[in-house]
Amino acid sequence: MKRDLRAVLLRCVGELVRKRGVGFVSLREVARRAHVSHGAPAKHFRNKAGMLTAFATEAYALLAATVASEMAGAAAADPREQLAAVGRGYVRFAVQHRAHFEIMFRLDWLDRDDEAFVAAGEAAYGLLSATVAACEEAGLLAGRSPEIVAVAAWSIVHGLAALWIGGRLQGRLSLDDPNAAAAEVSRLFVESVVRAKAGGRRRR
Amino acid sequence: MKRDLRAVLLRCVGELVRKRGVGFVSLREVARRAHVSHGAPAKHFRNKAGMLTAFATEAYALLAATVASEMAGAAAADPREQLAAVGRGYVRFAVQHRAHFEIMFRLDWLDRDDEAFVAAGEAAYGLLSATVAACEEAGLLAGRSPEIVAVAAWSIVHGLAALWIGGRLQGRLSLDDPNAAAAEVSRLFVESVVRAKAGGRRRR
DNA sequence: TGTACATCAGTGAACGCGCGTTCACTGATGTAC
DNA sequence: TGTACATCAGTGAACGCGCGTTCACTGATGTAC
Repeated sequence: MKRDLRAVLLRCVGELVRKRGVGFVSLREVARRAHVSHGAPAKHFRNKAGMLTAFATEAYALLAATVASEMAGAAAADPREQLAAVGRGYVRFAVQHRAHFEIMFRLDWLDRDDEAFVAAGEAAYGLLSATVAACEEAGLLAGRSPEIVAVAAWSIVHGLAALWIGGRLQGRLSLDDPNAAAAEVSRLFVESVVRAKAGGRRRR
Repeated sequence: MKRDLRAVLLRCVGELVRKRGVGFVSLREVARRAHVSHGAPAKHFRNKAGMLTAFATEAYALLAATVASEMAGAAAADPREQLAAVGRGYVRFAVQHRAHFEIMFRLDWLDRDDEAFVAAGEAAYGLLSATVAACEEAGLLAGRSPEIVAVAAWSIVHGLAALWIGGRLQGRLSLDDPNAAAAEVSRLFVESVVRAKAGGRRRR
């Protein structure tokens, strides 16, 4: 019995996506990379979808952790700073764990009804919606619906991450570092959309 | 000889993606759906990647056409309206031609160096960058780099379209119509980021 | 301490399947004279 | 108008491959007494 084979297999999924691409993930290839027989993964995950769903669930947990750590590093009392931190965290997660990011949105490969998976997704989304709600309570949304602001915020960082990872921004963005781009875009979004209160400080 | 088999095959690719999902596209399945022997597609496209690249090239042309038509319906002299139109057009394309949208960003399946493909991509991006440039010339960017504004604009509509198509906004967005959401988000973006000139009219 | 038994993670052979690609072919259409 | 030839889109058999899943098995570990 291998020690903690389940974790090893999930690690191999990630390596495979990163080094060879999302299309090379198969139960057999993952088993090969873990130096284990090709039947072994079925003992830990019911089947291929189960394995990928476990990976995607891990992804949501990583996303939530990354966002939370970015939020912890920003001024706790300032909802605008918190919202910008959510955006930076989202992109940082995507760049740092691109394999997870690539798998977690391939719903056609996953058991989308898996309980743990759904719960992890809701938990991650909760960080965003709570932050937007805090902005609203602070009267920073200029009357806009928190729902549309949350979707817009999610869209902008998701789009940035997806385009970056898809290699679509190469040559278009002079900033080499996607995290810098994310900080820039998040700041632009927050400063523009989430207006400082009248008379509030204005940066730059 | 079938009449215009090439076009028929590309249409079948789209149907297959829409009705069964992106994972069901194979040369053989496309041929089957076109009622043609499975060797036939190879006569028109070198191989599977060739077929998908042709489809993705068509996608960029459709994107450019949709964006252009949306721009034509907006006030030509107002760069802010033009930019909002680009956003609406982008999402309208994605929703209307979701099969194309889903394939065109799967770079790992495509001949990314294919000349026609690259050219079509550049042409489509040109519409966005020209519009942002017009905003800058009109002094509407408040000193922000046009590059970052273009990337942010692309990100927000790309993210919205991708999340919508991935089914991630179901239950999160009360607007059932993604085009309405796109209009809302584009307006939010343009009104916020691309400031009206001092003394300019303010909507709502 | 020793024996009998249960558990269960991992093995490896076997299955049937759909895939992409190749290739000799057929047969309709167009062209030269 | 008729004949000979070239072209080339589409056919269908064949190939080798990697895949997901199943299943009887083995053998190490833990438990009961």
